[in-house]
Amino acid sequence: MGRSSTTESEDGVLSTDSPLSNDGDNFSGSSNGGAVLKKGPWTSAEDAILVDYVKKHGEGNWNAVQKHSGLLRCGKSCRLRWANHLRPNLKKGAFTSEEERLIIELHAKMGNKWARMAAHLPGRTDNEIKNYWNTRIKRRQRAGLPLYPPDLCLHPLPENQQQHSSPGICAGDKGCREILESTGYETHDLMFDSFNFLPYTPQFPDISASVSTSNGFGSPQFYSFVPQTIGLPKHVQEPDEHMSDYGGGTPNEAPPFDRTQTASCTNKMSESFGLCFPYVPDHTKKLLSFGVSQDSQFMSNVISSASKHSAGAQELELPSLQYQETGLGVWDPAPESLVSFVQSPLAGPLPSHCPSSGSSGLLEDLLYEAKALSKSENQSSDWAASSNISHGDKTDSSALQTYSREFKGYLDPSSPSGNSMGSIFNGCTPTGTIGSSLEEDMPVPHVKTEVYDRSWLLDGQREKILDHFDCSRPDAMLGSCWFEQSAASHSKQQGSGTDAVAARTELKNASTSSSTWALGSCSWNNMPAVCQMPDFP
DNA sequence: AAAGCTGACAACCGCCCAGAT
DNA sequence: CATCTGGGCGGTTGTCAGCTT
Repeated sequence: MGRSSTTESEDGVLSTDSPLSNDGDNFSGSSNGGAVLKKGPWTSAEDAILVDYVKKHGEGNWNAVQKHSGLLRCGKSCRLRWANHLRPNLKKGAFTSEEERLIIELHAKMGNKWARMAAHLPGRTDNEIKNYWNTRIKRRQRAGLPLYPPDLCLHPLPENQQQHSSPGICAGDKGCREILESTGYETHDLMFDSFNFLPYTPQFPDISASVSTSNGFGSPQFYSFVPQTIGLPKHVQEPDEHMSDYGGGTPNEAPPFDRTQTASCTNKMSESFGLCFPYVPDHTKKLLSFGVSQDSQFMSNVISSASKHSAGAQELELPSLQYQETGLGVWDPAPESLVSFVQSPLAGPLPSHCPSSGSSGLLEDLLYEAKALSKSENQSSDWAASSNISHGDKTDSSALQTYSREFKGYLDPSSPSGNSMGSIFNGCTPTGTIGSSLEEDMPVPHVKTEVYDRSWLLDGQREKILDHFDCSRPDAMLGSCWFEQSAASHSKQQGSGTDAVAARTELKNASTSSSTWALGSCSWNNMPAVCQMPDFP
């Protein structure tokens, strides 16, 4: 952008220094009815021919271009050339700041739907946006910045992109806003808010699948958790299809997923999150070292449950502050506290505070993240208060209640979804063989899930669930650890907080304001090996 | 100052999918 | 149902500019 391409001498369209005589350079293409179709850069002469053709015949029927104009280009090449370079009203040059922000917002909502994003950016092409985005990803990855700005506001999209009518929490009512503010869960709510109107469904099921079958939750790729859309095959991106399939389909049949694709998707997704980690291509090894055999009940539960229901999928979402909405409408490239939080798991070597035999990098990362969260909460003035949720005058209680109902459904073992969720939970209980490495055992996405789920809960529901929190369970320890991060870490630091029960009590008391509540609640459900962690740093 | 290196950008190709016929 | 066509997207490649040596 902002750079004139010399790859195509005709970039300026119809410059006179690129005669058709250049055509001979690129006749490496396929033949079409005896004529060899040219590939490679377009010349200005070719452009002129194409422009002339379109003027006469209009767009479409691109395969006829060659016949009618003698242009030795395939129809698709003509279409792309026209769409990306020759059609009028194309906006050339660098993206404006407004466009950049819009792209970020759109990507947060749509994922890699470049064409649809382009529809929101007049004069811009999908390819241009894609290139911009990919460049941005690389740049941000290098800079160690989160992919999405913390102040990103996921406004509901107009038109048919709102597949669900539920308004976003951005426009929520005051009551829920207060709850959310009190719980500090703005970002997660934002995530779900976006999900609610997203034209696609975050690919939780397949993420789960891919995680379970290819990378392992603890593989470095997952340190950054996963974004919702990147690189996933279309068949797993379509929300309706899968929501219905998983929710109303044959309950015992895990939907198919393309493991080869999801494997690559996993990496892409990880990469796309703007967090740096080494690429570990050996997915299979990760998978098999998950801690249980690949065909174990646990694994099948994880896979099938996560694949069947968005609830499972939600587990895979990022407990992200990257969706923070400040309401200022400005993407601060480096809000220090936020950046530190988002990147904390990756920012550097993580001290191993957890003596659990099964504990390794990922757990520590998670703990570190929770710790960082606690820190960040102190450092940042008040994300919740400045968040998307709170900056609006009102929060949509109906939407929140919907979430809550849905979540209750997931928790209800008698409900289909509850059963699914239960299977996930059960599958993650410490009954399974604990793997040798938590990095590989830890279903990170599960943590995410409940972060979001938690955000759905109203106070009463939260308490109810909290009451189910069995501190006698070894994994409850972890939960309390999570709690502790924001609610009782201080006591720990003061040398009085090693007692898990005490910590839990303290955490429970503080849970209404603890932003790590969800982490705690999810922990006992989803962190089998983690549960063995006797103490918390 | 020149050569080499690296990042950013532009553009194309191939695969895949959905809709139309 | 098969084929065709247009379209979407990921991946790759080529080029340039800036920086380093």
